[in-house]
Amino acid sequence: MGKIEYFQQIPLFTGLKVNELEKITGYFHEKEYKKGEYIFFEGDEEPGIYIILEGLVKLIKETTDGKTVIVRLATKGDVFGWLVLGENRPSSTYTAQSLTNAKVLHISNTDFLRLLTEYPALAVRITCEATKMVLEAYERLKSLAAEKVEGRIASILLELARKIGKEDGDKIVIKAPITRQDLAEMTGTTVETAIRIMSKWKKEGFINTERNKIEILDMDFLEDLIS
Amino acid sequence: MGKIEYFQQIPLFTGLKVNELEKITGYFHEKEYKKGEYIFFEGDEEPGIYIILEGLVKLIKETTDGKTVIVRLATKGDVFGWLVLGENRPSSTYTAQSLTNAKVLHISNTDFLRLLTEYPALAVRITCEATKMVLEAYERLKSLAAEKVEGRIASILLELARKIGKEDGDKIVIKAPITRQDLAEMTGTTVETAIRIMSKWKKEGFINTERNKIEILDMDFLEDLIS
DNA sequence: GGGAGAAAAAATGAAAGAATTTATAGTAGA
DNA sequence: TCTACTATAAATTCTTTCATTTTTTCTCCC
Repeated sequence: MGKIEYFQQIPLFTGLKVNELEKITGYFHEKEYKKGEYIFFEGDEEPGIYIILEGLVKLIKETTDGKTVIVRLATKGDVFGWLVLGENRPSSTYTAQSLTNAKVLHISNTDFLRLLTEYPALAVRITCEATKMVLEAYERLKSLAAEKVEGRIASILLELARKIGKEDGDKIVIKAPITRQDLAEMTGTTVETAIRIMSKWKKEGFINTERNKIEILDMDFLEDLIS
Repeated sequence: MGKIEYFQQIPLFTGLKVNELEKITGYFHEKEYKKGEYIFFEGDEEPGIYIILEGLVKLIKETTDGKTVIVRLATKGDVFGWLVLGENRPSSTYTAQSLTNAKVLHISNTDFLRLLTEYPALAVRITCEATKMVLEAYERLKSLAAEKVEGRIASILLELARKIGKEDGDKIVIKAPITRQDLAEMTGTTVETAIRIMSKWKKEGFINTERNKIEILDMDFLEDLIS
């Protein structure tokens, strides 16, 4: 597949003209990361901007006492990295770690800023992406603030289903190496609690779990758990 | 003060040239809201975009079982409203309610989209604003996920201090009608718990509270509470 | 302008409930 | 085999829930 066709499939670049895309592509560099590898760290200066072509990346923040919080799970087509442009906030406020082997496009902050002013359509698109991130974060805030652990885990499972789930008959298959630890770090609880809830639901037949896979057998059950 | 000078003070418009500003101002309309008044509701279609000139606005989400969560507190210079442009997400995902009497600038979605493509500098600025919202939301996510109630309330007090606090000798004065209920809705706890913690801290001399005012007497104490 | 009554906000205690902590053990990939 | 992940249980801690009281603010009326 040509580079242009490749780029056209990325949400951030929809609406851009082919001749614009041709000029833009040169600024991006493809990079690959192994499962578990870190892409950049909280505090890194100017990590640049990343677009996921393939794979799953978790964006995490750590507290001073060593707790880890996953603030976002970025998947194919998603944008992450340092987006505060023209601000004196020089360093990343989160760490990016690949959850699977991953392929990404990378661009430096300065190059991206240059593109932004040159291609207004791109600026509109990135605004749109940023807004989606805000609304998604607000949804998570609501879940964390208003729901008990079961509701929060149900929320996250449904979010995962929406983002990376594949329908297979009656069930939705989430094929990704997401551990109970990850679920706990997304929902603000402990591994033990995440394990207890997941295994209870498995026993009760609402979900099924295997290595690197979570199947949702009863969506309605999960939806009803959310207040 | 002329309209142009007025606009130049708004963060969203910094970096725009005077002749650009002159053209832009016409698209914005000034509106005023009384304390407690709703600006728009979750589900409203195309509420447009608002910039706060004066006052404090809370952005809230409600759960199906009636709980309210304050996802953001917007203050002077902040932008809020429907920002997903060119997307098929036609309605607001949160409610905006003024916490004080407020003065805002308003622009319709379509007008704003027009401005964006016409003035790339504005697009860069709005991207920047959106990113700040994301990072702020992630900070809150971390707090909600990793900290106990005391730490969460401490976090919010420090956030308020940073946003709207005024130094007065050793203390920081937060002059705003923020109730314990509001604090609870920002930190995902109950009024009773918020009241208990605030009055305990008051007794212990770390904070002082009066009608429409919270004073932080010991920043270090609050900072130490945050993990 | 002041006072009465209503409404809203703050305060507090006891009991119940939810989730964490701590501990221990089994399982499956690498 | 070793490490990371999953599993389960009991005790403890934190927070909520429910019930009641006090304090403050608002508003209407004289």
